[in-house]
Amino acid sequence: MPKRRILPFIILGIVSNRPQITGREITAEFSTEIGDFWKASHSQIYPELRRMVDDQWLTTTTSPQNAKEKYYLITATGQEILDEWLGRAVDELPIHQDLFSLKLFFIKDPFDPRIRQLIATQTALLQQSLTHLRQRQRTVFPDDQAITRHYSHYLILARAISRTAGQLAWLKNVGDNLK
Amino acid sequence: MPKRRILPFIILGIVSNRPQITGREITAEFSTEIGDFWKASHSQIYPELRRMVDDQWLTTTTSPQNAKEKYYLITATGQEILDEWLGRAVDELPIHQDLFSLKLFFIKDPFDPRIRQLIATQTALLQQSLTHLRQRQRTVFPDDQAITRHYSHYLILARAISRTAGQLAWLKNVGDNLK
DNA sequence: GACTTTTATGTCGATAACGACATAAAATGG
DNA sequence: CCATTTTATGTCGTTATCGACATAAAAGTC
Repeated sequence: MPKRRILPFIILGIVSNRPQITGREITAEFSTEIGDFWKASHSQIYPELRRMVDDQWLTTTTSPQNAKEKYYLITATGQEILDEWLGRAVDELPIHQDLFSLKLFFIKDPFDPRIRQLIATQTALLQQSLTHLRQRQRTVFPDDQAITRHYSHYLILARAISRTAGQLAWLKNVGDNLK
Repeated sequence: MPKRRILPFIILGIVSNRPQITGREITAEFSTEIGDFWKASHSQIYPELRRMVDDQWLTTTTSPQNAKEKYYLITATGQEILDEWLGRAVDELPIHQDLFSLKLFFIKDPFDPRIRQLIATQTALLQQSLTHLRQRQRTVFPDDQAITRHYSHYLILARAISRTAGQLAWLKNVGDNLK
């Protein structure tokens, strides 16, 4: 059996929270909200949507204004499946496919200049990511009311920020020690 | 084009550091040292080893004691390719395929009991992982000399510990707030 | 020394992933 | 209003992944 299927459940979650969403908008979610936790391209999403309609997890209607746009809605069956999935315990930690650590691991000489280069690049990437995350936090949660209304979303965004900031601080510490 | 190929480079790194390693031992590395940063099963590794021998990245010899065991060595070509790969900049952060965050994200009600259940499970997993990592740190780096000899390895292990501890602290904080 | 279990390697089938390519409707622009 | 560009959806080919199955040598057992 191949890897466990996750994508259809994520799509269920997206459609459940935003009825009448289009395929294009679902794809866009993976570049913004969901993007920090999962990636998917439109060439995965469109065939998946088709399968999910076939399986009666979703229904679809065509836009009256735009003949090629399709709106998706979750069915009762789909909602059941989503609820069951959300309630199922997560039984393993995510595997970090971390090229940075991997390359560091293979460079045995502590004075190899490539170490400092790797750290510099990684620091830049993390800094960029942190800026982006903080920007989003300001945009999505401008006040306490917004936090209360989407508390879970707030939690995971705060967690991502905390994690990224932690890694940055740690990298800085290492970089300073190498000087 | 499908996803970028990483596995052969990891294998190059492993064989480079441990000449005369067997396929079984390479597989074992993914359950211990490398396991925190990459996963691969033997059914990926053996065909890959074959390809790499065909491509002259590795050479292989058969054990005199055990007819079915094969020893692998990196070739000059393989070493060049490995060095080039190690020097190449990592241009993107790892995507965290994080089911925990994903499920949280889809549960909008802050009082949904599944939130606390998710947090409890995640805490247990992280705690288990942290214990394991600290155990490894004690085993692999019993003294400063060991740290100096494999400084990079020490770095990434320390980083994993720091990250895991950070996430745990953060989860505990959230859990306390929900009470 | 025949039998069973374990070890090390190898193979296969189903499907996930993803970039490249394709298409037709809608929007744009002169 | 015709030509061009953009948008939204869809398709395809190649490769990655991984559990299940297979096999033959080695080790263990009585």
